[in-house]
Amino acid sequence: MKLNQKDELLIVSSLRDAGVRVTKQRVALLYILDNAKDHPDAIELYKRASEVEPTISLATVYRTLSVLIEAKVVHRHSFEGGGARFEKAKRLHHDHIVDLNTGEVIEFNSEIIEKIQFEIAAEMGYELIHHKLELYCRKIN
Amino acid sequence: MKLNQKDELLIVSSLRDAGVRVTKQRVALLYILDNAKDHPDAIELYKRASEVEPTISLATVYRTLSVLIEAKVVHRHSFEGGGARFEKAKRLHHDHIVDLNTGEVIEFNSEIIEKIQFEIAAEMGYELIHHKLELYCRKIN
DNA sequence: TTTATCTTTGCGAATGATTATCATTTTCGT
DNA sequence: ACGAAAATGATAATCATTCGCAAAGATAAA
Repeated sequence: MKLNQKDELLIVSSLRDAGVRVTKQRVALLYILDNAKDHPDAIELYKRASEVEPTISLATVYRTLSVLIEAKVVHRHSFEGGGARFEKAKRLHHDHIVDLNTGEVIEFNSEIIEKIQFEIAAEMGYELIHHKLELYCRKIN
Repeated sequence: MKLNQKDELLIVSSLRDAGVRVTKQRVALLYILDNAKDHPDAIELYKRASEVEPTISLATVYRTLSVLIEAKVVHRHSFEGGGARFEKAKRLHHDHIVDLNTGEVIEFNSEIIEKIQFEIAAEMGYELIHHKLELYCRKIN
């Protein structure tokens, strides 16, 4: 597998914007994250990134994830019953429904809940920095 | 440290109600959980329970926690930046504010948010089984 | 209460995820 | 292209959690 020049340029400037050095391993990993439609764990990301850039190691996957999380480019999740899973941050915030039967993760967002959260935090004397809302559900029917 | 007979009876019947066998290790651990005002991790629970019942081992702490979580008597949390933390389930559900400076965890609950969550899940074709809402905040002032 | 069965326990080893070490290679401003 | 600083792969180390097993304990029936 190989990524085209247009994708590469986009990823490189994302890294630059995030204020981190550009390496081929980081490009590969961020490319994989950017194109993932699911919420993979570190090993899965390692496998997928290895297809693009075989020189990447698992240690670098973890290190790069930390760097990108620090730069707010990536989010880490700890859904129930498994290890950490990752996704590229998107323009607008969203929360997650976790299907208890399949493990599938679906995104949603609610302006109203976001607003109430701010109010609750303020009432209790806190400034809300970020939050996590996870709905554990089963499909109806 | 030693627990009085009244406390002991209460804990024992909680365990019976939960449908699990009663052992002195389980009594000690549930007693500690019941009296904890914070959200301790497994090691901390092990330390505290050891004061009441020195024969308890860390393996049994983990095993008992699993049993009690299965029985819905205890909840497990994975707040950002640390291992699992535990608390005894209370009558009414609540969510958590995590103080990003101190790590302190404060409880709150919002009827409105709970209601909207149900609606969102339903809209997307899901039945809401349970949920987690974590607000990561900094104190104002 | 004695027995018989099934469960739980402590210990220590095993596992799985993540992080640290370190010598080497790479990035990037000059 | 040069050099300082940062990133990398390989592997060892760490940390939380689980497993395997022989011994001890809990429960229900007699």
